[in-house]
Amino acid sequence: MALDRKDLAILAELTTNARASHTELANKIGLSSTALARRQKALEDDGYIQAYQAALDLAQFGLTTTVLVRIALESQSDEALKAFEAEVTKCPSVVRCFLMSGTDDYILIVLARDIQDFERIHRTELSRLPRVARVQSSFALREIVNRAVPTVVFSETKR
Amino acid sequence: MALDRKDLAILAELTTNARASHTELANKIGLSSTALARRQKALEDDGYIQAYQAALDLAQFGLTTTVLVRIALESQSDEALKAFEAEVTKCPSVVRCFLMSGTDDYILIVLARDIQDFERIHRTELSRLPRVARVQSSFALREIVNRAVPTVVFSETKR
DNA sequence: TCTCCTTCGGGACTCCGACGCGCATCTTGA
DNA sequence: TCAAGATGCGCGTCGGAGTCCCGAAGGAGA
Repeated sequence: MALDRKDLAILAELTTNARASHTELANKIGLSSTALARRQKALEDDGYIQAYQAALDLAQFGLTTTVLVRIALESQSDEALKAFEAEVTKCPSVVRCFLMSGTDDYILIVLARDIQDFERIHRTELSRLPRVARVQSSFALREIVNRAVPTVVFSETKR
Repeated sequence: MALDRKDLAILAELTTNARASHTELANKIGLSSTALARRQKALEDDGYIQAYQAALDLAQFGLTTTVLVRIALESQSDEALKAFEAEVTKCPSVVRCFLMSGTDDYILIVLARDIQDFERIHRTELSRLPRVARVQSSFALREIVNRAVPTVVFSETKR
């Protein structure tokens, strides 16, 4: 299935206003509400839209500190990876975890209230992860870009 | 303002179903639709809920490759930082960018279709960034955790 | 202990708009 | 040129959202 620019406009708008009504969206895009409803349903059915979710302001919860954590394991055996991954999924402060190529095995993104809080997380969550050989943390001083969707998705000029 | 566990339940649910109606949510939480509407509006007004947004399945758009890019600048002068940041914001394939402590100045998360596509991005987007001294890329082989909100937010037991 | 007051929840009601359907029309692509 | 698919309009139904009011619970003060 190919998306034309109206589909992309719908996606772009829903990325901002997930609760927009059909009529509201239709006016912005330049379609009737009927046509828009059909397109939106198709986008959902075809899996382009995974879910509609509320974006929370994490700063309101005091989570203002982002930490990048590099982790190397003692062993790269399948069993070690599985054990590590099963546990890291349970860490409540971890929001992203990637298995990486290169020297570092895993990279985690951790959210903390402040540096002291990260010390607690390091102690209670990270240091308890199995098979870890080395943990190296870097603090984010500022966030310059934070997008859920790269803008390149909306700029593909088809039709 | 303090949130009780019903507020957290509302937030947790809206994080999954941003389009749930008041009655639908009220039934899940165990509230009347009136009480729920009041709470939800308060959460929006107080800024806990920033927006409602559609989550796109980026794999459907062919963006299956995540790359972590470390960038060091030639100089850490205020002018160099500003110039770099102004340009990196325009890069359409960059979804995250952090100013970091430590040896690396910036860390970027870039989404690409595949490795060949990343080569193109490297050439057309990254290498054109100003004042860059060194670029180092690591590929994510697999994504183990990807959460918009750390689970710790919903587990704070108050009231 | 009693009472007042504030706060929160719940029920009933109304109104408005969203949603979905059918059909005629138009556009697009083969 | 023709056919298939997409569009737009009109319509009716349904459900959501918002308002008002009342009652219950909890806290403060005398």
